[in-house]
Amino acid sequence: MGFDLLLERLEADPSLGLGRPRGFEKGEVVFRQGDAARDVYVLRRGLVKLFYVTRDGRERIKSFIVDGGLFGSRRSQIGDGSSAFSAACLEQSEIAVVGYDRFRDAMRRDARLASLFLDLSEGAALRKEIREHDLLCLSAEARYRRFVAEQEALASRLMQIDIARYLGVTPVALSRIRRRVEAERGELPPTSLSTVTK
Amino acid sequence: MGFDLLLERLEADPSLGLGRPRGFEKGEVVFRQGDAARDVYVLRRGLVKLFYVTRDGRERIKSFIVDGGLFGSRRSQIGDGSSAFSAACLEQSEIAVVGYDRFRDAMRRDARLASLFLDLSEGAALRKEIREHDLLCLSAEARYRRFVAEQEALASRLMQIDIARYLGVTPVALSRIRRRVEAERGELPPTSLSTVTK
DNA sequence: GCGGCGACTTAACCCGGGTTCAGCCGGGCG
DNA sequence: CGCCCGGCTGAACCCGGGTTAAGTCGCCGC
Repeated sequence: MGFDLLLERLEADPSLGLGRPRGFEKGEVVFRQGDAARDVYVLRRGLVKLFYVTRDGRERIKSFIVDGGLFGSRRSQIGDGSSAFSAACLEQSEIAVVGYDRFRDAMRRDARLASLFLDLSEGAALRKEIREHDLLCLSAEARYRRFVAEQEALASRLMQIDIARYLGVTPVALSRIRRRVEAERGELPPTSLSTVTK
Repeated sequence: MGFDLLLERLEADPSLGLGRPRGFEKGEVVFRQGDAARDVYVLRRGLVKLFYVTRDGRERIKSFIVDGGLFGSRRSQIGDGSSAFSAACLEQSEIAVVGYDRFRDAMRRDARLASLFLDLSEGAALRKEIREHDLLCLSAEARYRRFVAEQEALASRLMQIDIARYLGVTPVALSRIRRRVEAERGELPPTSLSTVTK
């Protein structure tokens, strides 16, 4: 997808001052729920989570951003209100930061960049739509199955507790779900093609 | 918000052929899950629901569109795939339809229209974000309280079964939730300002 | 090596919501 | 008027996930 192209454009523009990503330690917070986070963040390397902390102190993960991803708080950027969620690094990461105003200026000057950004926004909107659908229509177990099936690489980089927070259940519940899923895998005559199983 | 303006622009453009909204009966389906729904729908009057039917036959409501709203399947429009959800009228309604291609052309010709549309999309994205947050962080009861508190007018136009489908619970569960909520209202010394209560 | 810590698991118990079925009510129609 | 039908409510029972608490394991630092 067009993300590399967008990155290229961003780097090519000297006024953005992109290119000197800041290093973040594992666990370090990028911005905090309630902050005015009017920046665009480019994750050059690493893994970050965007998450809410509920009134009663629970953590719920909105989404994960993997190497090469773009993130920021849309609400903060456009309404210049405060962000509804926090961002924190799950692995040691490198993140380049661009002020939103400069970013907008760059888009105004460079129609190609603007169009790339719009495509990316479309993509994000579609993913959000899918997420909403899953939360509304699927059980926790079904969400787990789907998550590991479709995001295998990501799932293996995560701690279970964060997968649980993403699915919207407690780690204890996730442990139970996994047992159920594994058990089923076990008692099934291994994929019906017993010998050939990759 | 800028919706009236957008409507005005749409109507002013003769090439769109807007203005002759089609009437829909209560219960009538506008487009169906799985259809290629590459149109933009303008709800002049009435009430429609956008909803999924899950594999096991349950109905889950994604969102309601009220008089003056705009809707369509983004996924169908851009990827020209099939819509993931259906749209049906909850009241007798009048809906004007514009082909997406014509709509895009109009946006290209009219920068103001494009900008209005983007604002609307932003608004929709923010609402979707809130919805995702609620589904992820709130219990069914909390979602119900919030829904009636913030969308009183809408809630009163809906049947309970559709509110239930929107919240993601069965009508039976919603009935119980309502009982709990009402009960609480009852035993509270009426809003602490007993006599003045509106 | 040992103690401590954090992630994960297991088990017991509780509770909210699902399921099923019965009853109630109001509106439409013969 | 009487019937039916669909929406809502109530009650009884079940099940999935939350809660709490104990136990295992691997890792790290002393």
